[in-house]
Amino acid sequence: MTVDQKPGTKRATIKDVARLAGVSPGTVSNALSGKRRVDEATQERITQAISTLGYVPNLSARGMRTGRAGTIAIFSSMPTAVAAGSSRLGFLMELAASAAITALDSNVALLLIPPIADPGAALASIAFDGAILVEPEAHDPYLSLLAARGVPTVVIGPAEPAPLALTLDYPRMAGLLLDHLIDGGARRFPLIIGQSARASNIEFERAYRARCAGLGLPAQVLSVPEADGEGGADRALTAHIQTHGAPDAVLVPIDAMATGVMTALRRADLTVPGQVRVATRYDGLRARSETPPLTALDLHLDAVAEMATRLLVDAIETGTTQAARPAPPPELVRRGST
Amino acid sequence: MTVDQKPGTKRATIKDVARLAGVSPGTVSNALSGKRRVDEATQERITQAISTLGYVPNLSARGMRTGRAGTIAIFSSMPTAVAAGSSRLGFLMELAASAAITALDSNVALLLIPPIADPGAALASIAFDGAILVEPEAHDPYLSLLAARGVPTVVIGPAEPAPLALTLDYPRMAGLLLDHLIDGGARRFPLIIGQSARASNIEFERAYRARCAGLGLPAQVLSVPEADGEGGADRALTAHIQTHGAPDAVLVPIDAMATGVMTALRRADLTVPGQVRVATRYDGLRARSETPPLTALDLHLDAVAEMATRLLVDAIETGTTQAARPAPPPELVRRGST
DNA sequence: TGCATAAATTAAAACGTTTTAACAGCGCTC
DNA sequence: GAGCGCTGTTAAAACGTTTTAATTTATGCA
Repeated sequence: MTVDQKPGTKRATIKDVARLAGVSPGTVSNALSGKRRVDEATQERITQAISTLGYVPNLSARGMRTGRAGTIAIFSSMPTAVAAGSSRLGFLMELAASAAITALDSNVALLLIPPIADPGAALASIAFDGAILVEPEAHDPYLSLLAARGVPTVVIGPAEPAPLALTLDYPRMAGLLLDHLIDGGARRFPLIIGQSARASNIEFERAYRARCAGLGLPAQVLSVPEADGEGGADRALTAHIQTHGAPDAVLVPIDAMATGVMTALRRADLTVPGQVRVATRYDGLRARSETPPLTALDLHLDAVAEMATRLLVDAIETGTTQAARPAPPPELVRRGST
Repeated sequence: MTVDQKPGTKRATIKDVARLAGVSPGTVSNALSGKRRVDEATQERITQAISTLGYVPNLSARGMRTGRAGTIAIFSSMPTAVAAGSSRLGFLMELAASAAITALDSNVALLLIPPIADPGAALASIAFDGAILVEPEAHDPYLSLLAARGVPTVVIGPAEPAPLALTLDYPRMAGLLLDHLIDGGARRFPLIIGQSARASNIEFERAYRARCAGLGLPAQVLSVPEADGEGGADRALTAHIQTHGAPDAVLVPIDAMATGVMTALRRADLTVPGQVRVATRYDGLRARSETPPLTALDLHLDAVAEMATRLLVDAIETGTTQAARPAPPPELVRRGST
């Protein structure tokens, strides 16, 4: 019978269990971990003792011996502005939910680390055996912090900056959305993108320019500081409309910026999808709760997170230091906005 | 200069730092924690040594000494079925995002624990100093597991079963939705609810019955096993319509079940909100991406999670064992479904 | 019966911190 | 010049495990 912890009482230790079972602490440890055989009868007395004492192993002590914290951490380096309001961290959270389930499957717990002002300071007081880093920038501060700390890190995003990666196919993402807009008749459509050196920004711009050049269309790239988020995109598009006139579509990969785009279009009295068609990348809360809902991509984030987590756990256990796997291919989700 | 961890090399310990700085380990510890004064010059040499060695404290060791893991955990006991698909754990994740930010503010990291098959086994290998438990049932297995473990636990939900709680005002939630439906003319509207002994189920049913009795309306309560989720609600409402005819509204607090309700109504060729009006409780992805979007409640989950987290951190630090705070009052969010 | 081998157990060391109690040095006061 | 209090530092103990090497007990075989 496991019993409630009395407030004043000290927790039972492995020694208490050993004493009660008439056995040495080492044997209790073995019984617990199953690392070495222990006699049937002894095993029985030990489990008995454990439950009468309500013994819970001290995991810090175990961790100190084994060198494992038993946790992995998931990080996003995206500024909070991009993820504020109701969709708060949607992209990260969707990954996190799936990663947490997968991790628990391997007896590892997931630490959720939202973007913070001073990553260095916070990291110093958090224990974890490995990290998942979501869409880092080219010279991402987290990446070097994690390297300095010496924990294996799986990047979800571009293959390039990290030895362990679950690679997202940015050209394909961009291709799907470009095809869809152009097939639907778009000829004058700006790309609104974040200003940081994130692969998603860079690759979308590259794909967009290549496609425009190929078709002889004008390439109109509005790059907005990510920290300005929704409002930044709103202002950028409003200014664009004033100088270039109304576009026939807008490609705006970052969902927070898509919200800003919709605001700008409403203000300019342009109807969606009648006069302007709009497409974004992440099919999250924002895309779906716009009116009309926005065409976006199904990135299969649950599968992505599961794969990344398995990759990481494997790297931690086996000491693998190099590995990259491709994410499942994205698919277009057609909605009212196109 | 912090330096990358060389793969083969052992991590530097506090002793290495001490030796390099010409000082004892105890002094390094004091310099690090600021618990005792250390001389200006010594301090300087120590920080110097730390950065040349790239020293990162071993947090398991620290934890063993201090008895703190430096983490708190957030749990939901809701079966996964209720939270499957795209809205995967939406309610929990919204709380988690805000809790993670608040926790990090106090130098504590948040462990995300999704519902799992064998909580007991998983819990045994996870270290945390306190827990947040979301809407437990009356005799929730997690609650007893956590009590047995002896960690302070803040319940988000009813005040009753736990000494530490952030209390949600279920009668008020139910009242807002009932008022809204009835004011809009609803007279024959079933309540579709989960079958478990969760406060949200019990209190909604109580409020609904009281209101119906007060107005002389028929009380029609369809209780569906939570694990059946979407499909369960669909079948329940379909059966109800066959025996009782079409309702003029449906109150369905659990969002997954609301999706099932919409499916059932579409199959029965009943228009929303024309013939039937629909309201749910949690204003998440499901509510918003229905067509039409569903009227729901703004529960101010970010504030709720922040308050719960502060309460918990405080309880851990001060040893408080009893405290309850009321959540901010919910507000109605009118949408197309009513 | 004796001996080698296997199986189960144990005692003790080790993991890397923090904390306690003791100590040295120094300037003050009486 | 003895005693006192303060400041900064240290040596050593303690935290609760796991693991290593040694030891005991049981088993099989000649």
